[in-house]
Amino acid sequence: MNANRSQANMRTVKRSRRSATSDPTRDKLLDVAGRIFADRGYRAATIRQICVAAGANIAAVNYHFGDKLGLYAEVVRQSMQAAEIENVRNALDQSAPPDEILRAVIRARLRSIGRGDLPDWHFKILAHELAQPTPALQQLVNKVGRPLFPRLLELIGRMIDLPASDEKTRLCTISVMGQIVVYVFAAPLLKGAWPELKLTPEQVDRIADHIADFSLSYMQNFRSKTSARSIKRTKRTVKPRASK
Amino acid sequence: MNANRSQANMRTVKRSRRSATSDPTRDKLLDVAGRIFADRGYRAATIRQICVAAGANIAAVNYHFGDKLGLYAEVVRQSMQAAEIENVRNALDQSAPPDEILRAVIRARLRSIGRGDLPDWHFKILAHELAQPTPALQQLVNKVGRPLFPRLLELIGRMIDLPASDEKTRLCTISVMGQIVVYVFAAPLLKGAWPELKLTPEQVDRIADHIADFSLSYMQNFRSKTSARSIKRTKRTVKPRASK
DNA sequence: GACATATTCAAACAACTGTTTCATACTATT
DNA sequence: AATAGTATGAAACAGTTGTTTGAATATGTC
Repeated sequence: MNANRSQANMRTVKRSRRSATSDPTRDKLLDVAGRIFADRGYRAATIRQICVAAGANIAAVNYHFGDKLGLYAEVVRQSMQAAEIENVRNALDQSAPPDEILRAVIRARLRSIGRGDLPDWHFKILAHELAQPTPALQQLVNKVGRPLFPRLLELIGRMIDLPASDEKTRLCTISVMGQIVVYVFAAPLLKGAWPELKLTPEQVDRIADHIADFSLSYMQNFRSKTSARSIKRTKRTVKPRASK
Repeated sequence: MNANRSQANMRTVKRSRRSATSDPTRDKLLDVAGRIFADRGYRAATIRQICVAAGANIAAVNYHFGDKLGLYAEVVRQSMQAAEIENVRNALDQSAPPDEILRAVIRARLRSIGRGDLPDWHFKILAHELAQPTPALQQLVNKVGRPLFPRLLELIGRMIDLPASDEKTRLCTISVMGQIVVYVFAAPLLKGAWPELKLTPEQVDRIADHIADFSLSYMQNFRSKTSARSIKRTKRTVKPRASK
């Protein structure tokens, strides 16, 4: 009963100027809200906090965004337009050998973590959404997961000579993804167990290279093993590897 | 101003019977609270929800645990005494070749996810804590991360013939951990991109074997590469691999 | 049975939440 | 200068939260 009101209740006032003049308080509100939502989560963040931090009145968020969820949705929408996703997409698009493409993707994805300026939001908000979803989770999944995951599947499938739908392809893709996202989701744990972890640009690149090496080792070996048999299995969900 | 009251404010009534008779409403409260805290998180879960679900009065949690945080702390404490951690510890203790130990650890850790009965709590609560920490996070880190992570470091260090403190050892350990925890933290994302993911016991074991194979490939190769040089580098944070 | 203690209950408390209201200031067009 | 539309302000609203209260009930002890 709270979600569907977020668009309907918004005054039809702002539509006209949406793209015209950039309202300073609206922008400030979005900027501050992004930071606060990112580290407190949707529910724990209060619009009073946000408005005070933005130097705006409490009614401002309601005036500019309809309600709290409207502000949050806009924050999520905007945080995903940030350059990071484009970087990964560009890395996927280049016409290089698959191994190098994967390495570039890993590096692009990981680099966007080390910087504390902007795109950090995206991951933190995603972490919050995964822990306790809001109506914006679907939006996040569709805009981020949907277009990127299949392409990664395809790339890795090409590397191990299996269709993207094969279970092995999915397992390898998740293995790569897991090594990356653990640095976001489990950051507090890692800091506790590894105080020297600083995520400087140099260390981030070293981590990215490690993940690439770590993953490529298995995948290259897998490809050579199966291609040695000179059997091309195209059927879905087939275990080409002798189990056990 | 809320945290430190949780012990002080608790009535000294319950101490005497703590280990004597198992209070049924207290147990029911803990059981229900575990489930609710696990999937709503500490903040979003309300004690009214918990008490209604447990068939107890709203004042019961205050009477038995002092306040909400006291109940939560007890839930966290209890959820970590569950068998899962012991399973991993047992897997680490057996006197088998390191490769098989690692495989057993991965399997033990992953199996405790597939079951929806009890130990699932532990991971879900951990995910919530990582997203938005409470005073119980430190407790979680100390009880779980502290005793287990160094042992994993040591095991993997032995496998790749490097000290546990070496950066490469840490990177490999995190790579293994990341592949496991992604199935907990990013579960909604995976379900969205891979609907067939059902986490049946068979599939869980297949996933565990994949992670083991995926990881061992690099680590065995790494060991043979470095030992071929017959150079034992014991200095910390050394890159044994030719960069780029 | 009388008594003290342990536990449950319904009701209320104070604090905080998102949201709304309506008056006021601002800004640009006529 | 007058006016309509835009933006901000202070205050209050209704709902939910964790917590407390004090009476009522159960439980065991003498």
